[in-house]
Amino acid sequence: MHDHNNTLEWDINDNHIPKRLGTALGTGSPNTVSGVTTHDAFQEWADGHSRFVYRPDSEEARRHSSGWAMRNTNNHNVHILKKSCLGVLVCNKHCILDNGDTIHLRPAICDKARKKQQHKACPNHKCTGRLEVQPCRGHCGYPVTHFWRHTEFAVFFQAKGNHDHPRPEPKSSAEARRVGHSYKFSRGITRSLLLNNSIASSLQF
DNA sequence: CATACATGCGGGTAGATG
DNA sequence: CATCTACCCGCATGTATG
Repeated sequence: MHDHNNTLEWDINDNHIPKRLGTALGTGSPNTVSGVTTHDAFQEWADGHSRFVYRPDSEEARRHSSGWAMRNTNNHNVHILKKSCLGVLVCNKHCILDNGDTIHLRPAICDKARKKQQHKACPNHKCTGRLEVQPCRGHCGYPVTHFWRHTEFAVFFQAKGNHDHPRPEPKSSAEARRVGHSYKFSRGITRSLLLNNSIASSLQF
């Protein structure tokens, strides 16, 4: 994953980070303040120690969203929003699907909802395992963290750590699962559970 | 309207570090 | 003691859904 603004001097914790970006200057000329020359396209799966600068009108950036299951964490700093990774829901038997894929569901952000997810039967019909959370330990043994900071002309993002677990299913399918109570499927896997997933792509609906 | 959940806020605690 | 990080918890709001 490229980090177009990774050569900048700014850090999310700096007292002064670049405030003027791109056309926000109103000059029409490339902005060179602190080396920031472009806005990045939203990175759904940002990983590693990366930094991005998003457009303030980016819906994804405004929602501080991520493909990873990130939960808000209190850093007692009203200027910087911090989130930490919840890891991924996996089968405690680490079963392998016919197509060679594994179970890697999206943990609920809500603590209560996440507790309910655990110990549920593995959605793989051919498996008798249970779901469990594989915690993220990608940042010195602790969960990977994301930091978000808004300025008048940009949304600054910074990540710390490398995820040491599979990507959870994307939000869209996680939401689809909540709705449909169609769990176990004939193929041995939940249909709505795996929509938009690589597993789903190997199954025929 | 009730329920479930995503998301943000912030009080408070605990351990590590300087 | 100050600071930082991780984390627990409740509260509030917004959205989707039955």
